Amino acid sequence: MRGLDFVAASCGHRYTSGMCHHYVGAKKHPELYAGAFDIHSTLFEFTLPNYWPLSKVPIIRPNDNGEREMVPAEWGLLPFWWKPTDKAPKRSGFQRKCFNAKSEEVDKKPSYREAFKRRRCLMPAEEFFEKGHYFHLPDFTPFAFAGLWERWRHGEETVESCTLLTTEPNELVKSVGHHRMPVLLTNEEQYAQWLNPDIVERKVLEPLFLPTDPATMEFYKAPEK
DNA sequence: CCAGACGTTGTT
DNA sequence: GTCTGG
DNA sequence: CCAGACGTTGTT
DNA sequence: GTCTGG
Repeated sequence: MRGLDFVAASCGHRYTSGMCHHYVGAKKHPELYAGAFDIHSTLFEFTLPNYWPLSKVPIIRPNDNGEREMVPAEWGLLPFWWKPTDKAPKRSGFQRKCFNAKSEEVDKKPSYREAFKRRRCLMPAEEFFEKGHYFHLPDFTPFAFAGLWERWRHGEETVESCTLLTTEPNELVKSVGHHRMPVLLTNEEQYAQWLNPDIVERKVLEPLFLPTDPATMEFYKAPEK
């Protein structure tokens, strides 16, 4: 059994669910990420290859020297201003509603607009899941979701979290009956533009949000449980 | 003013 | 205990 | 995966 | 933190 078949067979998902809420990272080949994303310091220790909302996932962001670093973050963005209340005492309740961000409005939403200006990141992946199908690039080449990250502090506790942008589906994703898809970045030029701190206007970054050319993607049906 | 929201996709 | 929404 | 829900009638 | 609906 090939590694990816094992991943697909072992993940226990439900096939009716929607949203961009399940993807596959690398379990045994972080060096692929380092090569594909030009990482200068790799601090992250990989855990499971399957990620769902609230999983710890690797993100790539510029550090203070402008070099890219890979660090862990919780998938589900927690804004810096979030506070617990009697009605919503746990941050996980908020975070599990913030694992996708609409690219069309990401610069306007209170939860995302500050991170959009100054805290963009890459979320490395090899496959993403929609409607019972895994989508990937030829040879499972690593790519990145366009992501945002945030830092939340409360007393002694610090939480770093992230979210991924969504856009219209291309024909391939439409063909399985889904109405949105993640924004995919697939080459160094796109990575560099997305992480460029001098760009803060959504309009300038908008070309990155176009649905990926379906001719450059492949997919397969997840095995029945 | 002040309490309450601040989110997404898909489905009803 | 089991299902499901995120 | 895993946190959170899981129920009804009647009243506000 | 900031905006909006009441």
